Amino acid sequence: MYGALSAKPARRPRADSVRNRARVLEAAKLVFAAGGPAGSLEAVARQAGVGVGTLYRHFPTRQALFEAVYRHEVQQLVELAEQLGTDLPPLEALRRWMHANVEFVATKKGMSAALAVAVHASSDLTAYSMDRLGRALETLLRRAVEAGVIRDDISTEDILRTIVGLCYTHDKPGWQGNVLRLVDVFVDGMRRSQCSGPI
Amino acid sequence: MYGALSAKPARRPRADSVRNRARVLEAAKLVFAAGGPAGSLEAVARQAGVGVGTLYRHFPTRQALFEAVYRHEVQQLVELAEQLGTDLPPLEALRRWMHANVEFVATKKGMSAALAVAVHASSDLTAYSMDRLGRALETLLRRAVEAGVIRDDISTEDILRTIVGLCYTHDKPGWQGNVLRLVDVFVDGMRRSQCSGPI
DNA sequence: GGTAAATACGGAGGCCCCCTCCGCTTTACA
DNA sequence: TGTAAAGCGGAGGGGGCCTCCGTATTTACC
Repeated sequence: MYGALSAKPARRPRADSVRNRARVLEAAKLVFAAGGPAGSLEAVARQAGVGVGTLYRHFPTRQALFEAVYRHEVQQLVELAEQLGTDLPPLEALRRWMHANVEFVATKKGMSAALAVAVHASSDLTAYSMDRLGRALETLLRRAVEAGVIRDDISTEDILRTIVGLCYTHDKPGWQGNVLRLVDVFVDGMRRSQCSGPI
Repeated sequence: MYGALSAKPARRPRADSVRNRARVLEAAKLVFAAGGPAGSLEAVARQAGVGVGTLYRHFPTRQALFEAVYRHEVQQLVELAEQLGTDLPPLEALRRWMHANVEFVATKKGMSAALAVAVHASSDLTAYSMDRLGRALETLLRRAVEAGVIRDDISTEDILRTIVGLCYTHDKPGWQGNVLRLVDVFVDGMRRSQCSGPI
């Protein structure tokens, strides 16, 4: 991602360093998901099978680790969008991706508080994720519009905000099924050929 | 607030207990404002001049302390509304109270994350504060409407949500002045007789 | 393959915080 | 003033935070 245009002939990053960084990231995801944003960093290091020193070298602060996990998660959603886009018909791909977003929040309930803190403390993280997710969604959306299966006056931002809004206002038990249903309603509403089924 | 209808002739709460509880609450406000939601509870006890045991007896968990602080803050806004209502002309009272709400958030930036966590974790806290603040605002608002200085199609919830919304989307440096300006714009918009005088 | 220099690793250690427990003090009431 | 209930304080064991530095690994070059 970087280094190619550096002036110095920098030596390649060490293999163990790369490996450990990935391990810590994976472990952090688990620990924060289970224990919320206050989860122990020593537990992250143990889970990753590295020393605490290694953890702190890669991520000097808790906040830095939050941000890295967040970016990693966003990246996974982007890749999922690409895959769904090539594997499924347009409308179904869109619907599945929106469901995945909800589940993304659901499976990380503890994580979400941590991410909320991370996002709140760094506003360019919001911009970053809106941009990445927006581009990924753009492709799915355009394909569906061009196929003529959904209306053309919905923007990617409309959709992202809808998902966020639906998740945000639901924190009661069983909310996930409810939100998925609402997403389906929303997707139905976007369809062109309205058989006007009951909502 | 309670105890009057208890069956047993319970003995009056001890004076030192009442005093210490208040001290801890005040100290917690300072510490959380300075250090955010992760502020040290031992620091709270030190600041309050009590032992940690006392703190934990009054507030068994960090969450309990958050909630108590939050309720206390809400109460202060309610009392401010009552006072402004009797001291100032209707429109000015309303405007001042809205400004106070913004400053309430501003002076407690660290605190706000703590409160966000508290509110997120306990949804009846949201209901409680909406109810209390709504009633307080109701009086101010009705007085202004009856005096004929503002339009009558704005609800208390409209106003509370506007304030929250304006604060929520502003976290850049210098946001406070900006939001206060927007509040003034909003209040101007509510005025009936637009003499567009300076504020 | 061998070597030197750069780079990264691990975990001990000092510090602070969490929370419980219990002997001591203060208070309310008679 | 007596006394029992209620509350107080802080020591102490457990654990997390983060830094520091001797050691191990890896790369680049011969």
